[in-house]
Amino acid sequence: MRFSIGEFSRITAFSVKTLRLYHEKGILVPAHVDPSSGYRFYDGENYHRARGIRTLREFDFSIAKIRTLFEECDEKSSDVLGPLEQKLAEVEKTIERYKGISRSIASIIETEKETAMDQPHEFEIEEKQLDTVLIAGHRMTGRYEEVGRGLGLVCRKMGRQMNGKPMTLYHDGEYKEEGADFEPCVPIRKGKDGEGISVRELPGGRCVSLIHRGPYENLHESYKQVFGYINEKGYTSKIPSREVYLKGPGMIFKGNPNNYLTEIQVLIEE
Amino acid sequence: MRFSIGEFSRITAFSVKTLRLYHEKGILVPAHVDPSSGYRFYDGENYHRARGIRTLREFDFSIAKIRTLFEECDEKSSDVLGPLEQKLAEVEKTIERYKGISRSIASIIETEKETAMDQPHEFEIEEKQLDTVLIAGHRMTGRYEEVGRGLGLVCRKMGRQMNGKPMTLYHDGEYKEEGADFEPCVPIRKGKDGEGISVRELPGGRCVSLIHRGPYENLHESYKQVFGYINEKGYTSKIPSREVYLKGPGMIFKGNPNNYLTEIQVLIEE
DNA sequence: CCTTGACTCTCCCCCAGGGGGAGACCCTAT
DNA sequence: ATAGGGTCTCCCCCTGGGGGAGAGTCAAGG
Repeated sequence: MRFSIGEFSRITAFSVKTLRLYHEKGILVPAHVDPSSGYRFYDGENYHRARGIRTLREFDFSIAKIRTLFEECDEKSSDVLGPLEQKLAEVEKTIERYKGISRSIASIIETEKETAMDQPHEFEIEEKQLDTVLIAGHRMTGRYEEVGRGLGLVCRKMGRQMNGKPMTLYHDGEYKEEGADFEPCVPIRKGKDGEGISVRELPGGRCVSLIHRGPYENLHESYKQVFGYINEKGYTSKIPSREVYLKGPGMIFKGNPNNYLTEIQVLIEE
Repeated sequence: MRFSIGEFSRITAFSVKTLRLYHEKGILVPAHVDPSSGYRFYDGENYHRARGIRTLREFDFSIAKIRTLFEECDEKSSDVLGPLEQKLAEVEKTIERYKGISRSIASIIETEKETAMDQPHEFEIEEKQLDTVLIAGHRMTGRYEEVGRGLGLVCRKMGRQMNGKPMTLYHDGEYKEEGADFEPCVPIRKGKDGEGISVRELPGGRCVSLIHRGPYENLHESYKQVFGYINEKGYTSKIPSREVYLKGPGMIFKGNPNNYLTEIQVLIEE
């Protein structure tokens, strides 16, 4: 019943480094230390202590906590239940935290996959019918670069009520460097006005649509195509026009702007 | 759109220390660093990056991983799904691990509570009827100190089949320093022989019982009382006698030996 | 113009829970 | 006596920051 540190390491499955650390920290003191050589020697009692420490470490107790636990326990009547119950509560909280993380990651993966699915390489102008949808919007005046901020605002406010891709309504009939009148918004299941958010039904109708691939700076090229088509067909466009962000910078990563997908929708008189 | 590090800290809820660390690690490089003063200045793009980093940190991504993620993502077509799915799997594994820990702690608390419940301060000799129980035992010959080891062996082998307090059967009719014949065992629900373990029914019957409080070295005092009582009553004792460990050193902590509770049971002829 | 107070800079040390390795002893077998 | 394996202490490294010292910077007020 007298083991060198190497043997004891094989017995307990603690590394020699770890055993020395535990000695230094005072939670696993060798039964005997040779005064001249400094060699550590462990005995059966050390073995039991080591098993206890392994269990407690698996329970995520810190070394310091383990020491106080053993100190309390060696001396007076042991109240080991208290710390154990406390640790149990901690562990439950940790589980809940990780469950939340799991849900968040899963939802991001899901939305990310959705956008990654349908990516044809060529897009053409098409006419289609849009349904009326309930939206929450935040109307603002300024420069187009502000769109992202407004969109973030709306999305954060609506949270899990979101029910479709975010988009922007452009209430101007023209392009404006500054003082543009636009409205970042998002389809929702339900919601209320408040804090700059307007909730209402956005009427549908017949529209001309074109999906634009690439950075937002080049959107005007696609707009040109859309309005060219409308004029050619003799249609009359309605205001507001819409940009639907099928695939944009995403929540975490900017992604490659060349892969951004934005659908331009312009409703026409019927 | 130009923030000093203090302002940016308030905006992003990262400490100044953390922001400097993220700069050094290359995951959040200020838009501008004054060359003469070394002051850091952040812009709107930095803000979005910071939000992404916060999300990823909440997902438990390491800083190094975050950097590679952003690097991959800034350059080529982003494969952010892969790492996210991998992280999701990690998180699920972590949840399972913590659930296991939770179960272990809960079971320890439960058994610990059971033993802590019924602790009268005075114990007296009593006669009672023992039922026949199925046990798994490991018969061995040697010194009494070996009991603990044998008990550990049996308990580990039977695991969740255990169905009562561990005990030892003493097959000798006398006290022996060495070469004692005893059998650490534990009641079980079911099980099979093997690896030195013998599974069988332990017959019950009328017995004389006394609960001993204190360290095992003093057990002989209680034995004296039990056999004195048996002789006084004119009973005839049967072999093996039993020691049931109601409260012993426990799985993790030794506890206070003065609180150990051991029930001595000696069956008598009827 | 100077001072003052608030900011910010770099640099160093600290934590947990070890890992890796250098250089020096120690122990036993041949 | 020597070789090889074990062991010792001491120091630096990792992650994700926190705390603080000492020096430099900035803007506002007197």
